[in-house]
Parts: sequence; structure tokens; C-alpha cells
Amino acid sequence: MANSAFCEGKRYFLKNFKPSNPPLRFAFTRQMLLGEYTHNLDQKGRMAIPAKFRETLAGGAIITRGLDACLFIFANTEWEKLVMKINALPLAQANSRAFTRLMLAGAMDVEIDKQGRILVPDYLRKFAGLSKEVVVAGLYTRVEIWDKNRWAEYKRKTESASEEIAEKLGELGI
Amino acid sequence: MANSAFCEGKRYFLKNFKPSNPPLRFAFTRQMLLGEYTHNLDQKGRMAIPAKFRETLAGGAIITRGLDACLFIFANTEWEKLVMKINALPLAQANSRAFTRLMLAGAMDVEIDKQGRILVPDYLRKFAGLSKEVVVAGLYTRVEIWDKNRWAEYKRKTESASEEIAEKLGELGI
DNA sequence: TTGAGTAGTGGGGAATTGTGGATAAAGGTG
DNA sequence: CACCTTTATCCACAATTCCCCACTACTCAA
Repeated sequence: MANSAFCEGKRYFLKNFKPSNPPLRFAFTRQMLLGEYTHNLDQKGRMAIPAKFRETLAGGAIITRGLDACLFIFANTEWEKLVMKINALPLAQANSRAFTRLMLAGAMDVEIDKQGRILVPDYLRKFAGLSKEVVVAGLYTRVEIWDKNRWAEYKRKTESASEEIAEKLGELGI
Repeated sequence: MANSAFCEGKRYFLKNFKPSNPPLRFAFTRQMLLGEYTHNLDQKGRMAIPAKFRETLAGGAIITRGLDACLFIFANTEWEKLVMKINALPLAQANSRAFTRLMLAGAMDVEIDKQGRILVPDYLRKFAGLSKEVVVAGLYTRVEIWDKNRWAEYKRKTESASEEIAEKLGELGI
């Protein structure tokens, strides 16, 4: 490129401050997973993926154990990033080994069928305590699957803590 | 890119807070969201966006849970700033995860239809206690959606409080 | 005043989404 | 190999959502 110096400079500036260059803008508008949906697991353990998430996950996705007794679903591209981070963890520490096992040992790749559903493996359903009604939540780079009651309970418990953080953020000028 | 020089210049100006160049004037005059409107939700959960806000939000907008039981609407550009601050939170901490879930799972990207309306998701209507009459208020960088009664109640409460604050400020010589 | 244009509201019909079930394929076991 | 269990693929249907059109109230200028 003729003006690569400009681009370089811009990139440097953004890298250290505000990442809103074109690739990231795309990520924000197209690939971001947002919203909260209530869906049902059927007898076979299938669950509909919200239509808005399907395009993002169409290239392949991984489902695994999450934090706070829920399940995570990552698009392949995000999963690769995560695996790299996990591999960089110090193997000597017991809790990083535990985290690695939690995330990797239970991982399973899922495909979205023609009806837009995935099959949630049995052991993951037990892990997250999923019965019938589940909450599917988009958290920007990942999807979380919760038992509906647990989700409600979790929100109720954490509401006050969240508002404290929110006020701190408010002070920062949001 | 052909307009990288323009971007460079814009960034320079923004960085140095010179509010008289074209890009920044645009930010101040066009993207400024001000005013208070009373609109109605219809049976389908749709709500008209005040005409003065539409141009600002036309490039895409995000609706999410706000503070004090109202909803926030951000233009995409503002939303990106917010997400960056959220992503900067330590993910290892449980209450940071809780706040992330509150803000991101609660968020939904909305489009303004040909009639200038948006569809308010069901769970957000419940969260904000919206029935039919709602107040749409512009707060410069964001739009807030309130149930009309709650808005009146909130104003009634905070007006007296603001007088107290004003008196304290007066004691300080302001 | 009047007519044009815009803003806010309501509703109908088509397309999509979420869900349940039926059928076909695959895989393991005696 | 036959049989049974499990998994995958396909079809059907109800509910929801999306998209378009119509209507009224209001603004503003001629």
C-alpha cells in the first residue's frame, strides 16, 4: 500500500488506546452475540439456537463447561483464541490446571442442524442442571446456556453487586 | 485506504480537543440526543423513536438494561466505548462476570423500521416495567426509556434531593 | 384557511422461528 | 448376520416476528 505508514501509525495508536479500526467494527456490528432468549430442551436434548446467533456460529462452534454452573458456546475462531490463552497458562499452578481441565476436557464441537438446533451432550446437561426451560444469553464473544431457574436466581443474587460496579463505571464517564 | 489521511486528521483533532473541525461539529450537533417525549408501546411491543433521534441512531443502535430500572439506547459508536470498558473488567472476579452478564446479555441490537419504531424485547419491557405509556429521554450520548409513572416518581424524588444538593453546593460557595 | 408533509399509531398478511414428532441411518452386541 | 439402541435427518405445525400499508393528528408555509 502506498500509505501504509499512515495505516501503521493508526494501528499503533489504536492498539494502545481505542481499538475501533475496520476489522473490529465488523466484530462489533456483525459477530457480536447479544440478547437473552428463553428456549426449551426437547426429550432428545436438542436446543434451538436463537436465529440471530446462527450466522456467527455457522462456521462451527464448541460447547463446553463454563463458570458459575453454565455452559459456554464459542464460535471456532473465538475458541482458538481461548485455547491459545489457556496454553499460555503456567502449568505449574494447580488452579490453572483445574481451569484447563474444566474448559478443555468437557469441550465438544457442535453443529447446527437444518432447524437451527444443536444437541447438548448429556454430561453437559447434567453439569449445568438443565431440565427443560433454558436461557440462552449472548455475551459478545460467547453464548451462555443456563437453566432458567438458576439464571433467575443468579441475577437476583448479583444484582446489587452489579449496580455497585455500574456506579463505578458511571463515575468513569459512561 | 483513500481516506486514511482524513482519519488521521480527525483522530488528531479529537485527541487534542479542538471542537471546531467538521467531524467534531458533527458529533456535537448531530449526535446530541436531547429532549423528553411521551410515546406509547403498542400491543406488539413497538415504540416510536422521536424523529429527532432517528438520524443519530440510524447507523445501528443497542438497547440494554440501564440503571434505576430504565432502559438505555446507545448508538453503535457509543456502545463500542462502553463494551471496551466492560471488557477491561477482570474476568476472574465473580462480580465482574455478573456485571458483564447484566449489560451484555441484556443488550440487543435494534433496527429502526420504516415507521421510525423499534421493537423492545420482552424481557427488557419486564425489566423496566413498561406497560403502555413510556417516556423517551435524550441524555446527550444515550436515550433512556422509562415507564411514565416511574419517571414521574423518580423525578419527584430526585427534585427534592437536588435542592438539598444545591444548598450544599451553595454552602461551598458555588 | 387550506393543503402538503411529517410524526405517531394501529393492523393485516407473509415469512421466519421454535418446537414436536416421524422416519432413516448408524453403531454396538449377542 | 440379525437385532436393538442410539443418533441423525427430515417433515409438519403453531406462534411469533417482520414488513408493508393505512389512518389520524399535528406542523408549517402559502
